[in-house]
Amino acid sequence: MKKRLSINDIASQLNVAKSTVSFILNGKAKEKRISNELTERVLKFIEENGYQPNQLAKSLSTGKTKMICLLVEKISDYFFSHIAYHLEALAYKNGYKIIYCSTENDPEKTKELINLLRARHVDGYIITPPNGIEAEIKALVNDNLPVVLFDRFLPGTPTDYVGLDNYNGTFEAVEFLISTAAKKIALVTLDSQQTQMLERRDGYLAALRRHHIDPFILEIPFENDVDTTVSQSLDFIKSNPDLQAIVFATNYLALSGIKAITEAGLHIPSDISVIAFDDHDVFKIFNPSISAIAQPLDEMAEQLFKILLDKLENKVRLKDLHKVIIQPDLILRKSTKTRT
Amino acid sequence: MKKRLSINDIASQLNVAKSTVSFILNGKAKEKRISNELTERVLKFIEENGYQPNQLAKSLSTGKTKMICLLVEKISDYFFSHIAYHLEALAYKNGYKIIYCSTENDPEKTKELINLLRARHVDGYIITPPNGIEAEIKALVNDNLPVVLFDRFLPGTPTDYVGLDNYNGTFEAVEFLISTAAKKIALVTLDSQQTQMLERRDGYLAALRRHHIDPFILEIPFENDVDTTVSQSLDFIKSNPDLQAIVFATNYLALSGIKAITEAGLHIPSDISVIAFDDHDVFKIFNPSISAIAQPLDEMAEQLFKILLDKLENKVRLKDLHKVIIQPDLILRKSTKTRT
DNA sequence: TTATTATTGTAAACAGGTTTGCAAATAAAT
DNA sequence: ATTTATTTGCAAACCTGTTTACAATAATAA
Repeated sequence: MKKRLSINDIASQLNVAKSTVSFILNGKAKEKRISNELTERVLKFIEENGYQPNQLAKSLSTGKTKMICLLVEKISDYFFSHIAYHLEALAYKNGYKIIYCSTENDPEKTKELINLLRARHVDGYIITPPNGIEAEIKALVNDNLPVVLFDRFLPGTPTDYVGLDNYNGTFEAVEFLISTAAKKIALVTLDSQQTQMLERRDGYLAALRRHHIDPFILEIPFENDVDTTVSQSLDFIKSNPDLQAIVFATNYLALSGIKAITEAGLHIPSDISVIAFDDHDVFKIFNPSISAIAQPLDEMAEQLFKILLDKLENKVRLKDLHKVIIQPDLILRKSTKTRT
Repeated sequence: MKKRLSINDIASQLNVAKSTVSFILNGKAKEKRISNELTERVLKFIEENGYQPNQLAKSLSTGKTKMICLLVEKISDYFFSHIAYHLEALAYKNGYKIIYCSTENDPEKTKELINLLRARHVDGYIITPPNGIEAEIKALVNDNLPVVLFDRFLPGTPTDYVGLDNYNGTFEAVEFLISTAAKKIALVTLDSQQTQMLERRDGYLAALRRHHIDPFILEIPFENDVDTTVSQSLDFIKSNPDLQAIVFATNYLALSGIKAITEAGLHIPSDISVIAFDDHDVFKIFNPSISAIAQPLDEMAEQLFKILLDKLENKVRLKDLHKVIIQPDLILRKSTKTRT
């Protein structure tokens, strides 16, 4: 209950100016030509009495909070929570703390969150942007605040960006399926206009086009609950009984889709092959195990953090934009099988 | 790039004292008997010029940061990321932001994190404590900082607490299995001394004892990777060929265990029944779907937040400790079946 | 007219750090 | 002995709010 020691307390107890204490604490004793003797005395006192500077005061005067925010669609999603995990490890090593917020993909909520975070003077922003917040992102960039978008970007709004080569992900997955002699290959995706979803669709279409195969696309509404998604997937499967393979554009679509496939009485992979975009722990466990287009989560987090940190520490000019496109890993498991 | 408006700017531009502006902004105009005319003038100016108070300065002077920290074992875990999601929704509604940190169950790291968070003056703490940080928790409580533990507690360290009735969870699961005529029922758990794990074990043991049935327990080392867990589970299953049911003490143990069961060539539920502690999205999707002892995530988050908020807003005395024990839901799916 | 009371708003201290510019004391140079 | 240079450290301003204690003016009462 006793108050924490402040720099003023130290100064007055040692009969020294607080500026002197501040210099010593920040390793500027030499530079400011404080005698070794005094430096020792102050350090010893601090050691004995356990001083920890008040970060708030520090932040107020330096303008740096050593906090970054992580604004994702939904923190409980597999992908985002794992990115969050890796980011935090990096932040920890570098003295940063992370505030997370879920945008729910709602531009209005996201705008408000950005404003609240600005009021708190977070040092940097890592964001999976919903469409419709272009102006706010531009404002951040304009005010020289480091912003890295990831997973998807905002066309026409240049920023730092880390993302997967989504196009290549579905392209190669489909190429693989075709190589297993599949001819009728569907894509189950979201009715989303976000870039990552469009890229995944484009990769799928391009691979089919290359082989003169017709596409079959099911678009699931973004707001669906699981049961609705399952039943829509089931309808789709039933009305396309000759489907030989399905590529799912997200891992949760795959989970619902697999349930639908099972309910349709079909067997994976003998009746139908399955590849999911975005790996998931349980894909290994499933019987049969599920092939996936994996996003290297740790690499993404590392790139994200590096880009941000370089700007936070002025190793790089704010105006220089960095875009990192990461190649996916096509992980083939038992849900895809050469058909004869 | 232009600096944000500060209360000083407003005051000088309107030729008014900053204290006056502060009173008006905080709705104390009446109380401080500022004339309606001046109040209007200031509010109009702010409306037009878009002022947002600097939270850092506010925090420094009020001592309140409107930040709470969420210290969990690992933010990417299904259980924790979902709790995080629900907590954030509540925090958002109440003007709080959440900093998350993963303890990795390492007491030393946790101690350091607590110190860092104290330096940042977070208003409240929500923690899943590793054993070994009793002193730090006591120090927090002693310094009148609101702390709510959850998922597990520290015996001998009284605090607010929200947890599941773990004992009852496994007890009822085992009772159910016995009612399906299972006689040889194993528990696969972690080699952990944390309270939630001990309670789950105790519930299992008590139910068996009540029916004079012998226990079979497999303890998986906490640090195991997935493959090792699968292979240890497989060994266990093979060396107990007459097992009729397994209760898994966590959902990840269940996932590995199910893989092991499959690899052993056994069929769920005809050969062996399965119940997992802690539900998981994919349990519905699995074929067969997996029965689970579900923790009501939203209810836990709500209780956690309520207890914390009541203290943050002084609706309740800091010294009065609140313990909430939530009843689990035994969700029976296809992985458990009456045997004949 | 003088004293009292309302009315309205302000100055200054405070929270706890950082940083700039200068002062005092001592040593060296002339 | 006086000037100059060097060493060492401090006072004060600043960051941006909140809050306490009081001041100035106008209105009312005696």
